[in-house]
Formats: sequence, structure tokens, C-alpha cells
Amino acid sequence: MKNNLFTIGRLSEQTGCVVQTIRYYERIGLLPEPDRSPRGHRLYNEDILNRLKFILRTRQLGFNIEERRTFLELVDGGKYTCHKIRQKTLLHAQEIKRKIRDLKKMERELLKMTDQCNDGSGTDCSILATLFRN
Amino acid sequence: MKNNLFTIGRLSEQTGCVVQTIRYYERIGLLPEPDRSPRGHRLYNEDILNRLKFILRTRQLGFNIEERRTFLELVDGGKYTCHKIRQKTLLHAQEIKRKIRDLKKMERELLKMTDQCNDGSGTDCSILATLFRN
DNA sequence: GCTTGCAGCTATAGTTACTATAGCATGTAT
DNA sequence: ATACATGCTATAGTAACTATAGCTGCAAGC
Repeated sequence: MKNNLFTIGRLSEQTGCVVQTIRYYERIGLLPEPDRSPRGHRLYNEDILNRLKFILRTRQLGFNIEERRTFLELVDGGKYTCHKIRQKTLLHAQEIKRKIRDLKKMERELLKMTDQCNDGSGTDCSILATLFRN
Repeated sequence: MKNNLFTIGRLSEQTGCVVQTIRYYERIGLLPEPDRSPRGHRLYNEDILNRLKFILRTRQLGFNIEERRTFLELVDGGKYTCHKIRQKTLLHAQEIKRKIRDLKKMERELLKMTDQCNDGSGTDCSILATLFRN
């Protein structure tokens, strides 16, 4: 049951990643150029499937393309250390923490504005007043 | 002290918005085309200064260009109601809440991975193991 | 035998919200 | 005279895809 090849449509189904994105990842070098059928269709194997799944998990965790690329290079080269990867991951977690803080601030300010709003049908809106304050 | 005109550099200083962005906002219609000096330099007044400040505040609150445009149209047309603006703002706050939830989930997962990591110099990294799990 | 539909292909453009660059004109300071 | 600062326009670049146009080739239905 190993060693069977499948098309890009099957890879897309297996991973939930749309076809264009798969080809995009190949173009930018995250995925290798796969074998082709006589008709020129891409043929994938389990290795590439797993590699794509790896990429998609790092994507879901908010790593950008270059960060994903670095992870892959570390893995490919086998020259990573646990420490290096942990540092990278912690750094990323900190950035996410900062984003959360910023968004919470936004949320607080938005809710503060709506709190002061009478929600009426008139045109004396305290939200706009706040946005227009000097 | 009113009615004095100033250049784009001054507007930039007053608002903290870089010059290119001001011109960009003009191009996409958020800011009006201002008067020009004999040399063709843009000349701004207090009204445009306040309009730009308004735009920048909505930007800081995470409203995208089209949302900012809608706010401006409501204000320009005078045909807004307090209720409408409140709804718009609350909806936006909800989207931000959702983003915060997603980011918190990311953060938790990242920290969980690093927790299980021995942080050593070896190449048996539990973070990678987690990312590669099937 | 013909058409329709589907899956794949390449190359290219569009998206968001700016940011940066190239190449120009003009005014002021040295 | 020359450098520097500020302004101008038009255009390209950014991130990470997503969508489109126009093509090939296979299989099924009429």
C-alpha cells in the first residue's frame, strides 16, 4: 500500500490545501518538483504528502513563509538542535502574545465607545464624536 | 490663526502619517484633492487635517480601508444614525474577539510544544515530532 | 462522431494597504 | 556653483496566496 502515486487533486483532498496553493509552494521551493505522468500531470507520494502536512501545520500556527522555510531547511539538513527550534518557537509565541495585547486594546476601546453610545436613530453619535476628538 | 495652509510635509508631521500614505489616501478617495500652490505642491487646511486624523484613528482601531470609507461616507452624507454606527462598531469588535481567540489558541499550542521540549543540543526534538505527527 | 464536463497544465494578474524607488523640478543654504 | 531638502508623478515591490485565461486530454452520454 506504499509507493502509490496520486495526482494534485488527491493531494488537495488529503490535506485540505487548495490546488493553486500546492503549485505555489512548489514554485517558491517549499515543496519539491514532483515526478510527472506522461501527460505532464504532477504525481505525488507519501513523503510529499507528509511534507505538505508539516507546512500546513506551521501555517496554522501562524509561521510565515520564511519561518516555514527555515523549519524545513533545519529538518532537511538534519543540522538543527532542539534548543534552536525551541528558541524559534518561543520567539514566535512572544510575537503572538504581542498581537493579542494589541487586539485586546482595540477591543477595549471599541467597546468603550459603544458603551457611551445611546444607540438611537439620531445623528448625535458619541462614537463619531470620539473618533473626531482633537 | 485659522485658514492657514500647509504642505504635505507639515501634514505628515502633524499626524505622524507618512507622505506616501497621504498621497495614497488621496488617490483612493479617502482624502479630497487639495488646492495646489503655483508650483503644484499640495496645500492642506484644518479640515483635511481633521479628516486625516479621523482616518488614522479608525485605522488604529483596525478598520480596513473600505470600513474607513464607509464611516467617512456616513459622516459626509450626514445620513448616518447612531444605531447604524454602533452596529458597525460592535460587529468589528466581534471580529477582533475572534482573532484574539485564534491567536490564543496558537499561543497555547506553541507553548505546549515548547513545554515538552528538552531544549537540548540533540536532534530529537519533540516540537518537530509534534509538527510531523500524522 | 460529437459534445460536454472534468482534471490537469502554464502564465499572468489581482488582492490589501501601504512602502519604496526612479527621475524630475524648484527653493534655500553654503 | 553646488549640495540639500522638499515636493511632484508614475511605477514597482511587499506577503501569501487566489483567480483568471486559455490550453490539452480523457471519459461519458447522445
